[in-house]
Amino acid sequence: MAAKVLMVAEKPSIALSIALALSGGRVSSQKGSTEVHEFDGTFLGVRAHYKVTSVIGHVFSVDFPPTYQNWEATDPLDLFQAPVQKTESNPKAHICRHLSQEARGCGHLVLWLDCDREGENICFEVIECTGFRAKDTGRKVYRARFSSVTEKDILMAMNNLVEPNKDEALAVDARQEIDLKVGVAFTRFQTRYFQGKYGNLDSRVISYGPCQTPTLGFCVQRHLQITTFKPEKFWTLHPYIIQNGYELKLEWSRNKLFDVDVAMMFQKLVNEDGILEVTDVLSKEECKTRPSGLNTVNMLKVASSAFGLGPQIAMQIAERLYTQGFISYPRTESTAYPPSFDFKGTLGEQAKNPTWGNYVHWLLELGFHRPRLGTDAGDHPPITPLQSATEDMLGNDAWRLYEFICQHFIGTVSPDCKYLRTRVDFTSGGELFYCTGQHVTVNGFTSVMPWMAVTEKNLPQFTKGEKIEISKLELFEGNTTPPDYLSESELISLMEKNGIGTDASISVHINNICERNYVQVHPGRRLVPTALGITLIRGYQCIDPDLCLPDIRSFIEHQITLIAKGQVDHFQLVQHVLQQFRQKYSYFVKKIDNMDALFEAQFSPLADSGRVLSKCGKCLRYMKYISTQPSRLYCGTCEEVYYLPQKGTIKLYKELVCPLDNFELLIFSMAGPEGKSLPLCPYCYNSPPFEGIDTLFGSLKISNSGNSTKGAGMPCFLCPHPTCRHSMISQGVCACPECNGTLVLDPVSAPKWRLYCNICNCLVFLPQGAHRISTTRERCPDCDSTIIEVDFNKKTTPLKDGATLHTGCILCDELLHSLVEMKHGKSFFKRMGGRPRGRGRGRGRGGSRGRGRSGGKREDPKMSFRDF
DNA sequence: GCAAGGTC
Repeated sequence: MAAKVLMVAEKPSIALSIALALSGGRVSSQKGSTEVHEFDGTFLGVRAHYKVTSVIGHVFSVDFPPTYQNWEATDPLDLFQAPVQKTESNPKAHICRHLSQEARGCGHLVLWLDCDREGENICFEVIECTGFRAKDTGRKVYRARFSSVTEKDILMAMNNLVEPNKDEALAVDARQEIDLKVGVAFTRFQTRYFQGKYGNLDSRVISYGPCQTPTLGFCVQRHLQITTFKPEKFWTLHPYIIQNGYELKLEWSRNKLFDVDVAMMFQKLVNEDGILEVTDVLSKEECKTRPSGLNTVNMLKVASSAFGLGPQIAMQIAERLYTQGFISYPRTESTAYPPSFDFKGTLGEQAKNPTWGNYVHWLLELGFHRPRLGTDAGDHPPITPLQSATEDMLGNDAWRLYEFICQHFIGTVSPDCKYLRTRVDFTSGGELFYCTGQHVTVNGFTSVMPWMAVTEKNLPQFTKGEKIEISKLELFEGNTTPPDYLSESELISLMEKNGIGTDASISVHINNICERNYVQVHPGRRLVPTALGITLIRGYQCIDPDLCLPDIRSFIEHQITLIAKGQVDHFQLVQHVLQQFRQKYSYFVKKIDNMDALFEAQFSPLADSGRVLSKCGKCLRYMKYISTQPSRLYCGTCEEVYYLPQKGTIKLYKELVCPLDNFELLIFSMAGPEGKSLPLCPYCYNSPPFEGIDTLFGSLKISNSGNSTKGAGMPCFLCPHPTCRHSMISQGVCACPECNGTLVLDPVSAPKWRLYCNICNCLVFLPQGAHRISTTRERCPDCDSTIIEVDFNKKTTPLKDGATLHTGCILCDELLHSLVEMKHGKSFFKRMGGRPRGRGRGRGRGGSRGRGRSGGKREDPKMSFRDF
C-alpha cells in the first residue's frame, strides 16, 4: 500500500506548480472547490500517492457572535471583552469541506502555504479543516518552506520539511482580534453618535480603523499644511551672459534671500563689477543606476502618477494579467530576483515584441547585465512579464500596465545610464554664480524606459580665468508657494514607509477612505480631504492624537511580533493590548463633545435636514427623510432615527399604515429596470415585531439591499403578520423555484405585473398589461399556492366574451400558466420538481404536497414547495 | 452598516 500524502497551497496556481515540479509534469487533475492534482512518487523513501490542492487565501475570518451583531442592543465598550468566532470567509466555496474530504485516508499532510505570517496562520486553518493534529503520531503534518515557486526550490523544500510555526500563526490571530474589536467598537460608536445628530455627513458609516484612519491622517495633514501656509516674498539674483551667440541665465549660489534690502545690496555689488570671471570648470561622469525588480508598491505608484490609474483599478488589471498568464504574481514586496530566475527565457519571450524586441535582441547578444541586488522580503519574486502580448490582445489600460512591467523588467537587466555633468562656477562683485550642463554618454536602461532619460543640456565652452561681460542682471521677486495636495503615489510611499497596510491591502485602504467620503480624488490623482475627513482627523487630534497617527499600526505590529517570536503568551498579550484600547475608547467617548464641537460647526443638525415624508406612528407628526447616505427617517418630536434600505428610491405608499404600530408605510424601489419594489414600515424595518424573526431568517440576506435581517431590515415581504394585506402571508404566492424564499406579488409593478422572490433575485412575469392583479385569501387545492385575481384590460383580455375578471392558480390554471414567464426565458417549472425540502424558514404560501405541472419525464411528480 | 488580511 502506497502512503497517501495531501499537500495544500495558498492559491490554485501554486498547487499546480508544485504538482508539476514534483511529478515531473505528469499529473491528473480533477475539479473541485479548488483543483486537485494527483500523481505517484515517493515520500520519505516510501512509495506514495500525492494529492495537491489549495485554499484561496484565508479559509476563515473572525467576527463577533450573532448576539453582538445588533448595533442598538450592544454597547461597543462590551466588544472589547466579547468572544470572537471564526467562520468560513467564503462559505459558498466550501473550502473546509473540500479539505476534509481530500484529507480522508491520507497519512501525511504537507503545508505549502506562502512563507509569511499570514501563510503560517492559514497552515493552522488547513490543519483544522483536515482533522489532522499538529502533533499527531500516526498522521503527520509537515511544513514546506520555499523561497520561490521554481522546481529547484520546491524540490529543496520537499527534502527539508519542517514543522509549522504556531507562534507565527498566533500572532496573526492576535492581530485579527485586535483589529476587529478596536475597529468595530470605534466605528459603531462614531457612526451612531454622529449620524444620530447630523443630516448631511453623506457617508453610510463613519468608520475607524488602525490602517484607514492614519491613511486619512496623511491626507489631512497635507491639507492643513496647505491651508495654514503663509506665502513669503523672496528675491534671487540672475546674471545673464551671451556666450558663443547663446544667451545663458546663471544661478546664484545663495539661491533665495528673504530680505529685499540685502538682495538689492548684492545686486548693486554685482552691477558695479559688471564682469563675471570663470573660477572653475568641472566635468564629472555621473551614473543613473538601473532599477531593481518591480514590487507591488512601485507598480501602483507608477500606475497612479504616470497612467492616472488608481491603485484599486491597477490591482484589478494586474490580477487579470496574472490569471491570464501575461505577468507573474502581482502582490509582492520583493525587489530582488531569486538566484534561480530565468532571465534568458524571460528576455527571449520579450524578443518577439515589435516595440522593444530589437532592443532585447541586442541585449541578449551583448550579454544582459546582472540585476541590482534589491531586497528579498521572502514572499514572491518581483513582478515580471511572462507571455509576450500586443496591445490588441490586452486593451488600453491593461496594455499600458503590461508595457510598463515589460519595460521595467528589461530595464533591470540593462546597463546603467551614464552622463557627463559639467558645472561652471563664476564670480562677480564677490558673489558666486554657476550653470550646469549634462551630456548623455550611455543611454543604458533609459532606452527602454524613456521617461527616465537624462535630459541633454548643452553648455558653451568656458575656460578657467575667462572674463565675460554681464549682459543683463535680474533681481527676481517671487513668492513661496504651499505644497500641492498629496498625490496618491506620495500617499502610497508614506503608507509603505510607516508600515500601513500590505502590498495586497494598500489599495483597499485608499479605496476605503474614498468610498466613505473622507477624501476625493482630484485631477492628477491628488487626494483632497472632504469636510468630513478633515473634521474627523481634527477631532482625533484634539481628543487623542494617537488614534490617527501611523504609530498605532506599528504599535500593534510590534506587540504581535512578540507573540510570533514566542516571547509572550498570546492570550495575555491580546488581553493587555485590548485593555489599553478599551481605555482609549472610554476616554474618546467621554471627550466626544470636543469632536462634536467641530462637527457642529461644519454640519447641519438632523432636524434641519431632509424633507417631510411620512407620519410617525408614535406622535403622529411627520418625519423627515434624509436622502444623503445613509438614507433614514428622523422624527424630530420623538428624536428617533429610522434607517431605511440604501441605494434606491423611497416614496410614501398610498398613506397606508402598518396595523402593528401605525407608522405610515413606504415603498422602496431598487435601482434598475428590474429593481424590486417593496413596501416597508419604518418602525418594523428597524425593530422586527415578531419574536424569533432573527432566527427565522437568521442566515438569510435580502438580496441587493445587502441588509441582513438580523435585528434590522425587515420589510413587509418578510413579515409573518397573518392578516395585514402587505405581509408575506398575504402577498406571498408560491415557493421560489430557485431558493428557499417565497415569490411575492410586486404591488406597484403595474402594468408589467410580476412576482419576485423575497430572498434571491428570481423574477416571474405575470400577465402583462392587466388592469389589476391581487392576491386572494384562497389557496389552490392542488398545490397550495395562493389564488390570484386578475382583472384583464378590456381591449386585450384573453377571456371569452370580453370578460375581464379571472381567478386561479398560476401553476395549475391553464390560462394563467400560459401567461406566466420566468425572467431570462427559463421555464418557470423546470426547476420546481425534485427540489430538496426547504428548512421551514419562511411561512410563505406554497404547500409541499402539490403536483408539478411540468409533465416532466425525469422529475419527481411532487412539487417540492417548502414545508409550510 | 463595522477592521484588516488573504485571494478570484
